[in-house]
Amino acid sequence: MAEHNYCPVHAAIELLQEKWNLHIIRELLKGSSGFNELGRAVGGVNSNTLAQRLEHLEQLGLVTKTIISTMPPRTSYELTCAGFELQEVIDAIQRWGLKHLKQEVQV
Amino acid sequence: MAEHNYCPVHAAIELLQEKWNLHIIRELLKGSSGFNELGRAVGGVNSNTLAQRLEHLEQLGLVTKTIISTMPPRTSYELTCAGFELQEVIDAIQRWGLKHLKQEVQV
DNA sequence: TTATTGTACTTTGTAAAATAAAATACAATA
DNA sequence: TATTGTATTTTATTTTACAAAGTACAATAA
Repeated sequence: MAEHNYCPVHAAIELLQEKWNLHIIRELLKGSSGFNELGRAVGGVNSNTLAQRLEHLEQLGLVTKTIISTMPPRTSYELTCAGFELQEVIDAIQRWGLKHLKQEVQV
Repeated sequence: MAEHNYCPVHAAIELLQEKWNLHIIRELLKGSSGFNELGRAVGGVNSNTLAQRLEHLEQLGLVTKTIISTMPPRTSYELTCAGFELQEVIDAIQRWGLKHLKQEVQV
């Protein structure tokens, strides 16, 4: 079922389980950001990986990239409407995390 | 902030972004399952990976493993209360996916 | 004036993670 | 009696993520 027919829920999970995507989205929900700034906010992402994830999120229509100036380089990444609507997913994760991952059990 | 102080939301994201976890949880929300059965339901997971993820989910208290018989081997995996409460996260993902990933844009 | 810092990436080589395929040791079923 | 199914584990290979350094300049600090 999952592989044969196309399933939007399956596709959404595929997207959200891609490493760093949820962290990136969570940060961008707080406001637009430059590349390095975003990397620092997310914490621990590799430049290569971050660049690739942002490109993917952009082509899926969740993120918009705006080049403010070429030299010195300055870029802005921000969520699209579709991206912003992931706030509800993050909220659900937040509620669950606050309830079930308070201290002790380290992931 | 994310690395220095412990953050339950960050920890929850770490957990949910681990490859296959969301798929596994989504399947187990439909009911308990054996190892191979679960693997087939999830679709495409490797045995090694599935075993490792289940062990991780178990030690985090999201999944319970019950050995029904050693030989022939028969095991049952099911969600704990904490695990079942991820239904809300899956629901949020489902709503978002149905709205924003209808056809066309393949992940 | 000059040195330093910061920006957005890309390149290159390495380490970690996921994968496929096969093996195990038996019972139940055909 | 041969086949199928169970829950994993082993081994070797592929894919993914990583760290470190490099680029080409402007704005800022010394």
